[in-house]
Amino acid sequence: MLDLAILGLLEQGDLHGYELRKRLRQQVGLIANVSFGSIYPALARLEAAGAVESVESGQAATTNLPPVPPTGSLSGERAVLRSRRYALGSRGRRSRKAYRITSLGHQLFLELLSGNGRDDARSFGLRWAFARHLTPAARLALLERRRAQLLQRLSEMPLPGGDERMDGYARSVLEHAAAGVESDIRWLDRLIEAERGTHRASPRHRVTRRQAPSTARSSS
Amino acid sequence: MLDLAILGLLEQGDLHGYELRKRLRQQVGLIANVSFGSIYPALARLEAAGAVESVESGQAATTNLPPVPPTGSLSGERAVLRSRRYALGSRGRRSRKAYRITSLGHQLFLELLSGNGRDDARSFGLRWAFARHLTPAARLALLERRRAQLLQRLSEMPLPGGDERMDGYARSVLEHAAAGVESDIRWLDRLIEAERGTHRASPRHRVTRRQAPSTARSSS
DNA sequence: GTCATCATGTAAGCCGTTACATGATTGC
DNA sequence: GCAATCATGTAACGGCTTACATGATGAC
Repeated sequence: MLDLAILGLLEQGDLHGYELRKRLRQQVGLIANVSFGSIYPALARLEAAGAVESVESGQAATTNLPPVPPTGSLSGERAVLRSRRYALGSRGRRSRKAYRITSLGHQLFLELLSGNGRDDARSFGLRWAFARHLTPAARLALLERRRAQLLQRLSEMPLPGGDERMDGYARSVLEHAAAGVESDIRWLDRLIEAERGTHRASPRHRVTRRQAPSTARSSS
Repeated sequence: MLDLAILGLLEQGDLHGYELRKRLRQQVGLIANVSFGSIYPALARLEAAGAVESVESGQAATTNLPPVPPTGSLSGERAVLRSRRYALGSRGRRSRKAYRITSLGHQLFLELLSGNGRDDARSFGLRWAFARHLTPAARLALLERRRAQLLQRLSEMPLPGGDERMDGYARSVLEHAAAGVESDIRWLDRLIEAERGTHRASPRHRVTRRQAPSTARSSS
């Protein structure tokens, strides 16, 4: 899941770990608060797998610099070298390794995006956030897969009235949970409709409309 | 979190692991699908900690049975012993260890219920499902603590319009997530109102009235 | 000169999962 | 006799967190 998010962000430009985390909270609400303890190992793993490669951050113009002339002052020379190291991009501040996605990484990204990973709310949300990278057909498939799962889940949820041992508190939790799932399904329905709308511009002999009206189970 | 759920269910009667799992899915929707690989170790841990003790399931009337008379048929005797073992509760079927909550366990339960554990949606939902074990004041505190957290979270969520790099897909995820949090807050508000309502009915020096109303929320 | 921010990383632990191993009971 | 259900457990792994270690830069 983190991998998907990282690759997705790297799709829009090279980033180093620290910045990556900021983007994660600014752009991908679902994943906010991932810790560095997750990000850096993830980047290392992705690099080892060949999905990303580390690049010199900044503009990387380490080349063509005159050698430091010996001045007799050791500390002076050290200062020059140091300022140089920071001034040009080669490695700003403290190392600061930026990563670039490779074509293999792009491939992996697309797999994670439409493949069969976990599917909880976060995974779906994350995928949908990057949905622009999918074909219209894949987008619809994603939405409908998710919808089917939620419908399934809803049908498996215990009914608030089903068990005598439950009191009002336990029931209210179940009701609210069910209401949440129903709300998610309605959201998906709106997204599906919207997708079909932009799709229909190029019609399809308007077939496959496989599914039902809206809510299937009108609460209790 | 699992510990809380287990102790909560054991509060209403002794159970063995297998049955515990069924109850978990029937009564506690949030925790549905916990695997045995979690439940049994959890029970063992709780037993080691003295929070639960294993009891003979069934009515445990192993006593006062006449010794098996020697019939000369070994297999016959074995059959008698076996049927005995199954017939009376001592250990039905295959071992089947039932667990009973201890007073120490009860104490632990109350701590987990109002103490500072994790607080995500599941933890809160679980706690609220067992809210009848709390005093009215503790219930209100729980609700208000949760409300404050959600409000905080809402304020920290990225605005869908905040970042130029986001497209419609990313935005729709953020919007839906925010709407979900808002919906949760409204739910809490209704619960708070309901709690205050029943509170006010019995003024407040006749205190300890720990018991629940019935539904605490009239569906949506 | 010290504090906030930027920046990278490691180690330990939590809380769960899946997969595996075992075996009895009931019903067809 | 065979499958489904009841029942208990272990082992390995997954994915994330917290806490720790380290260090540079800029601002006050």
